[in-house]
Amino acid sequence: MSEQGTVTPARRRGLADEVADRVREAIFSGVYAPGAQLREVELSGALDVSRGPVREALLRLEREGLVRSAWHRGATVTTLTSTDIAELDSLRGTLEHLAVRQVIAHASDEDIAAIDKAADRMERAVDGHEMVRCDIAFHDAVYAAARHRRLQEAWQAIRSQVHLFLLTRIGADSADYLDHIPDEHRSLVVALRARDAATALDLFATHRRHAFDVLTGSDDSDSVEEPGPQDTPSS
Amino acid sequence: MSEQGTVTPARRRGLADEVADRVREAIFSGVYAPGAQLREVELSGALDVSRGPVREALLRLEREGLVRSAWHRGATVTTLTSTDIAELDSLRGTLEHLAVRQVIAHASDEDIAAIDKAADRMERAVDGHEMVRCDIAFHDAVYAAARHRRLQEAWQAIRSQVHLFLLTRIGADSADYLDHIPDEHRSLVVALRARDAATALDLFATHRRHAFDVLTGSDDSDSVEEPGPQDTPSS
DNA sequence: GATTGTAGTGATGTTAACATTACGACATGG
DNA sequence: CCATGTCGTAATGTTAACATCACTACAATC
Repeated sequence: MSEQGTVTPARRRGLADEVADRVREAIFSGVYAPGAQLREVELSGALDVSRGPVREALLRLEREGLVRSAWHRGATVTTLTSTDIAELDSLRGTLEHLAVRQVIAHASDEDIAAIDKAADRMERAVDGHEMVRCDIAFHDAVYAAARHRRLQEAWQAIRSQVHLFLLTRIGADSADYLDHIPDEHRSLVVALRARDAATALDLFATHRRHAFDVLTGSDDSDSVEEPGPQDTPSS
Repeated sequence: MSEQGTVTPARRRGLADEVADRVREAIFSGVYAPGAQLREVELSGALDVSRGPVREALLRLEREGLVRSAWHRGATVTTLTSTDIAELDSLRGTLEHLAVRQVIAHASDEDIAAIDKAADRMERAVDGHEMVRCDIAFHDAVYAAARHRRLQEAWQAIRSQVHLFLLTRIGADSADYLDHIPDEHRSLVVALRARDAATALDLFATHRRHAFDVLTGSDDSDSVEEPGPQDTPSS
């Protein structure tokens, strides 16, 4: 975030980006529940813009997997089934595997410091929603440190869905989440800083497994070896 | 392609999809070289549609990584640098790794038969461009057999770029490409059908390495062990 | 003479009106 | 009473005109 010496390219964003951000935040805030319809006229009226930018924003949210749309049937907020969550888990596992290797191989010390800062912010989180935001921000930092544009884009394609997934998690057990998660990320940073690939990969895997288990019901958070999330029950 | 018993949902596509297909094909045909500008008015005039669908199509192509666009600066055809190719190789390696495991675990016999058919079509390819199309189609079939929506989407996000990459390859050595590649895919199908994970993963890795080596210059196509493409020289 | 200010131009961004489509309600016929 | 056909409505798809922006060339100033 706060780089020193280098100036940000100072890009100017269009209305579509703004609209996409607002709608995304509205979804995460619960204004639009999963399965709800996102009508173009309604959004354009509420945000006081024309339907063009709204259309473009919806297309962008579709790219993020936050929204599904069909021909002449409009856009609806994505509803995550159990197979969806399994897909997210396995794909995220594969992407993170590459990301961690990249970080250990090529990341600068500043990059890892940025990850550390993201982990710091988690401890100041009071609210469940805020904790989720910090969690996502942490992984954002990891992918940023990987210095791999396409990998980062692949992460952004599921990022919002993971956000949605974590949001349902805090409904299940917010107390446990708020307590244990910060420490978990701390150890991730330690492994990353030590450039210990094996340990880091292992920790990231168990980290994902914790989140995954809460929603699937199996509550034995220990007794985890190294099977990874590499499998998806087919439809 | 030709499923029996099940009927296709009979979707109706919009103009934007049509435009995206045309422009994509035009890029692959060399009408628009890498780095060329894609002007909205020019395209809308040539295809006899308004700028709306063109805009939407360009957004779609940007999602596929075939096009890059900046604010008020329009869209240009992506130019692949060496680091881009390295990124594509590593990300594709990771995705294919998951795909192969998924196929071996969950694919039906019909799915593998479809992959087999795709491999068949390669032997009838006479032209370099056609061979590339078959090559891509083969991998499409593999990802389809994986039965993993988000994995398939992640592949589609780099699919066109890989296509572009393979296109530059046939410029380097079309003869060798046309001869050896079909056999290579044959053995991939055999390993998949036998559900032999280790062999399949190995073969897919060397398959990627062949394509990668031709463009990077190192011409020792043998002496390949199992280092995988798991690394990217950072920028 | 190099730098800075300033229009011109050609593109993209945005808007509002028009066309087309899908879905549901209702009526009609078997 | 169920099935089929028709119509209305409310949304999306498409279009063309308008507004804004970035780049270039040129001129004025120091």
